[in-house]
Amino acid sequence: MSKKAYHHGDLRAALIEATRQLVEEKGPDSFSVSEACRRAGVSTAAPYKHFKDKTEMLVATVLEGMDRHRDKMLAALEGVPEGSPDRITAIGMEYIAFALNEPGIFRLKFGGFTDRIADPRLEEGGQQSFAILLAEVAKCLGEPGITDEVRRRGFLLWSFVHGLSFILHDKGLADKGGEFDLRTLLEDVSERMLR
Amino acid sequence: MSKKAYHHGDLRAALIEATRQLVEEKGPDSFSVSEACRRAGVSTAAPYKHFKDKTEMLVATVLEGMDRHRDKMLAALEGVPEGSPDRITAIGMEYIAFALNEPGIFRLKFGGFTDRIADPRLEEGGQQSFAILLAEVAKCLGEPGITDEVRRRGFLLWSFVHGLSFILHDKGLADKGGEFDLRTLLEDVSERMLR
DNA sequence: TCATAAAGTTAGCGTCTCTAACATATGTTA
DNA sequence: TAACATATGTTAGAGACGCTAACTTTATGA
Repeated sequence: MSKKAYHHGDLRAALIEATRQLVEEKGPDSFSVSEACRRAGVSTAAPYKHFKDKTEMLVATVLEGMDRHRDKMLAALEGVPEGSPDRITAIGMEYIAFALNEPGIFRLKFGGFTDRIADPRLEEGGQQSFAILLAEVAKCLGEPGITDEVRRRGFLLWSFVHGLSFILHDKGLADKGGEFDLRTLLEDVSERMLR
Repeated sequence: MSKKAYHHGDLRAALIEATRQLVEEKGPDSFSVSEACRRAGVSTAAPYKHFKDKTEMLVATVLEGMDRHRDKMLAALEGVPEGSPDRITAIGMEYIAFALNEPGIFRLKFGGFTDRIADPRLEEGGQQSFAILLAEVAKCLGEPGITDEVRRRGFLLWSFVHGLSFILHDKGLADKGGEFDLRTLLEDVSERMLR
């Protein structure tokens, strides 16, 4: 790494990181490519050697976040006994933790920004996370595999945790949610849904 | 109304309607004030006599949508017997119907666009809708009023329906949800949550 | 009636996305 | 190693957008 190289080294990764930071700081809607360039120390035309357009830059950033998200959910399962409903709760807690810790990325992914993109990699990532949940639901229900009933229950659980994540973002509603203990809520719902 | 009046008549309402249409057509993120002006047939400076800035224009449009939303939820309750859990289902169905019929407005409200606005009218509108649900939950549970337990159950139900609405937006996931009958899902969840 | 306020207009600044044309580094191959 | 091709940067600029300032036209009411 020379002190002032013409070439950056790994501008693509640097831009993704700058994008991630800015999306958290300013919010997904007021993110600008120019500002990411300033932060990465390159001209405003540089990104277009790595990304087709602004949207593709955001998608790449979301994908990177989803990878981290999935890894964390898997890590949260370690040490929790197989077949225990606690594993469902652990996944839910991690899901919500990500939504609260990285609200910008979360909204970028699910808030409708990348709606009309239909990037297959985005959907694939979501399916992978959903599959982790379904596997646990199957074990808890004692089902042999991913049956219709497993998908149904998983879908219900996911809807709940997903909605809860969104609601907890909103300040005024976070107050409402703040009345309750998160883990207790999740355990309650898991128990009701898996019964 | 003269054929070519210098003054519009009710530009504010016309801009809100144009905004509503464009948000549905192009999505909340690619909405532009300029285009709304073109559609309303005025210059691009005209809106600033009625709205402080672009955000206030979007907030006004969201507020108008929330009013319609609340009216529809109340209308959905008519004819359904008091104290019946069907009333909970009816509210949920209407909530989801609005989310699916007006996805642009729904995402504008809940997707994080108006996040840092903290307009008290926005929060008030949300509270009013939530209160409708809570009243029904109280009756179903046979509770005397809005007790802690009522708020807790209502919060769970709302989280679920809210998350379901978001998930049903996503094409790839709508397929997943499409496996199931919506009303049956809602009845199932209501029953589990109110038990 | 006529001053004033309300509600339009045009002109223009600064910012943003993205493209075109050019410059510089890297790597492959004769 | 020389030379060419490719990858990755740059500057310049077009066109859209948000918003403001200054001006014009209509409506209001003392």
